[in-house]
This record gives sequence, structure tokens and C-alpha cells, in this order.
Amino acid sequence: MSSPSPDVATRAARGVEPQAASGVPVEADLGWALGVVFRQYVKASGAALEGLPGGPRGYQVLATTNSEGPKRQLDLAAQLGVDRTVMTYLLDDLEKAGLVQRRPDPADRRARLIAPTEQGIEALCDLERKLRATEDHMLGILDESERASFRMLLQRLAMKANAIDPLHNACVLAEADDPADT
Amino acid sequence: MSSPSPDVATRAARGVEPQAASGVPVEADLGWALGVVFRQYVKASGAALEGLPGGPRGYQVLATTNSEGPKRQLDLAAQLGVDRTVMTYLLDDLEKAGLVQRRPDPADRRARLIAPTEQGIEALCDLERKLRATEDHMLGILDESERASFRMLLQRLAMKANAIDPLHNACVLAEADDPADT
DNA sequence: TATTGTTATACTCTATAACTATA
DNA sequence: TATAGTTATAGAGTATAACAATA
Repeated sequence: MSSPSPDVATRAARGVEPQAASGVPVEADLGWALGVVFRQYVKASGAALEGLPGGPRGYQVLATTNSEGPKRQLDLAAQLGVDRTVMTYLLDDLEKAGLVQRRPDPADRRARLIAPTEQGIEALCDLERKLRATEDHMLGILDESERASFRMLLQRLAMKANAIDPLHNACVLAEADDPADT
Repeated sequence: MSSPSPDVATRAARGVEPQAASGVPVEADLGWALGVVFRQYVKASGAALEGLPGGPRGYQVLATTNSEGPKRQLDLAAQLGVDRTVMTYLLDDLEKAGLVQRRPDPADRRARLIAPTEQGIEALCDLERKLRATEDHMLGILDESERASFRMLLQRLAMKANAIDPLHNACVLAEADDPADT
């Protein structure tokens, strides 16, 4: 990467005029908060997803292919934010566990369509219940309307971020969140 | 990990009564949204933090020790959610760059107090400005009040998660699956 | 004996590159 | 030539274990 200006450490080492920091507490840093909450979720969901190949990723493959229909591996990888090579390993494990199947794409013999098996769908129901409990516990300090707000705002940010990517992800928009929750 | 019941894949492979999935779209999954947004932030902040040893972690060390005063490595590691061995390497790099200093703790000769140098404070000011711009860009699709709401809600969740126990909150949250959970 | 911090090692996750089979 | 998927390999990041100094 060509940097037009010296990097932070270099400039700092020169001892440029020191000035008082604004003293923003780390708690106000979006990156810190995102990291803390994200790590908490990964750890917490790890218990709910114990035994599922791929953990959170495995769940997302099941949930996506179940709700949106069979998908090609490349599309699935893009939507879930993983490399296509990682997707191969992930699907290998899920297939071995009998949770998904690779079917030939009638429209393109190079591609494989990924779909959950009957067992995969059955497992998904169980996982969704556990995950919802985990999520609710994590959001426990927020009241009902705050939870809904947080979910909605986060979801909007995520969908926007996902749409920015040079991918095909245009189908997801009419999202009903979860008014039927509880 | 002792699992009292067969894992997901094992149970699914047995072919237990298949039933219709609830069809929750992956966009409604908190884990998916958190992952997407977190990855986006890491990627975006990478540009703002270019040249800073440790990237986001390096910034958090500077921000924390600047706003909360000198801290011992172990406390810093716990607060930032990294292993103490990782903290050693991170501080090595930050110290070499002249951004922080290790001072002996007068109260405990085993411990070191981490404090930003003058250069570190100066660099922090610059970083805070850049990061704030990055954050605002990422939250771009939200209006002012929505941004404030999201920041507040996320911050409350993060502070709660961090308060439980920065190192062992996974164990606490693992019990969220119990029916006794609220 | 327990704890702080360091070091060396090993492991996990992810990305890069080369390969095949199709298009 | 370009693309979907696979495989092998390398790299970054992280955790585990052993160690020295101190409590």
C-alpha cells in the first residue's frame, strides 16, 4: 500500500508538538463496543451451537438455504462473508453430518446447489430455538422496545454493508424482522 | 466439553422426525448482522489505523490508558478482551513505536503500568478524528437520532458484557439456554 | 504457593495459488 | 478466456505451557 503521508508511529516518533488528548473513553468507541458484543455473542452462541459443524457459519448456511432456497456455493460464501475455499470445507463437514446436500445446478454444470436435508431442517428448528434464547439473554438489559430498536438498526446497517459488496445480494429487502417473536 | 445429550449432527443423522422449519431469514439472525457489521468496521477502520501497531487493539490501548490512566497489563488485557500473551506482543510493538511506555508499578514490583507517551497522546488525537469519520460513514444510512440510539444501545450492551467478567462471561452466558432463564 | 509478565510452541482460522471441469 | 469448485500451502492471529521474578 502506498502511503502518501508517514504512518502514525513514524510521525509520533518524530515528537511532533504534543497536545492534550480529547480523552474520549474507550467505551464510546464503536469498534470497542462492537468487538465486545461480537465476542460475547460468538462465545455465547458457541454453547448453543455445540456439535454443529462450522458453528455460527454452519447455522447460517442452514438458515439461509432453508429460508431462501438452494444457493450456489459462491453466492452463499459472498452472502455469509466467507472465502469460497472456506465454504468448501464448511460444506464438506455439513454434508458429512447429513445436514446439507450438494445438488447439480441444471443451469450450470460447474455449479452446485446447496440445500438442507430433512435432517438439516429438523436440526435448524432446534438451533433456532436455542439461539433465540441466547440472543434474548444477551439483550437482557434492554427492554422490549429497545431490543426491537437495536435489532432493527443493526439489521439495517448489516444489510447496507452487505449490499455495498460487489455481490448479487439484491433479493433481501422485504424483511419482516420478528414481530411474531415470543 | 461433556455433552449430556448427543450433538446436533448426531441427532440429525439419526433421522428424527423431520418437521417444517420456521423459515427465519438469516438477516434476522443477530449473529449474522453482528458479524457483517463488525467485519465492515474492522475493514473500514483498517484504513484509518494504517501504520498503527496492533491496529484497532493498538488504538484501544492508547484510548484506554489515556482516558483512564495507567493500567497494568493484565487489567488492560482483560478490559480489551485479549490474552495476556497477546498483550505482551502488542505492547512490545507500541513501545517500539514510541507510543506507550512500561513503568514499574510502585505497589507491585512484578507489575508494569502502561501509559501513553507524549507522542502516543498526540497520535491518539489524530486517530480519534479519523475513526470518528469512519464511524459516521458506516452509520451513514441512519439519521441523527438513530445513530445516537444505536450507539447508546450498543454501548450499554458492551458495558454490561464487559462487567459480567471480561474473561469468563462465556460460562455465564452458556447457562442462558437453561429453561430457568428469564 | 499464587501471580505478573515473558517466551516458545502449537493450534485455529483464513487467504493465496494452482488445478479441474465446465462455460 | 473466464468462472465454479476443489485442494494444497502459507500466513495471521490466538491460545497453551513452561519459565523467571515477585508477592
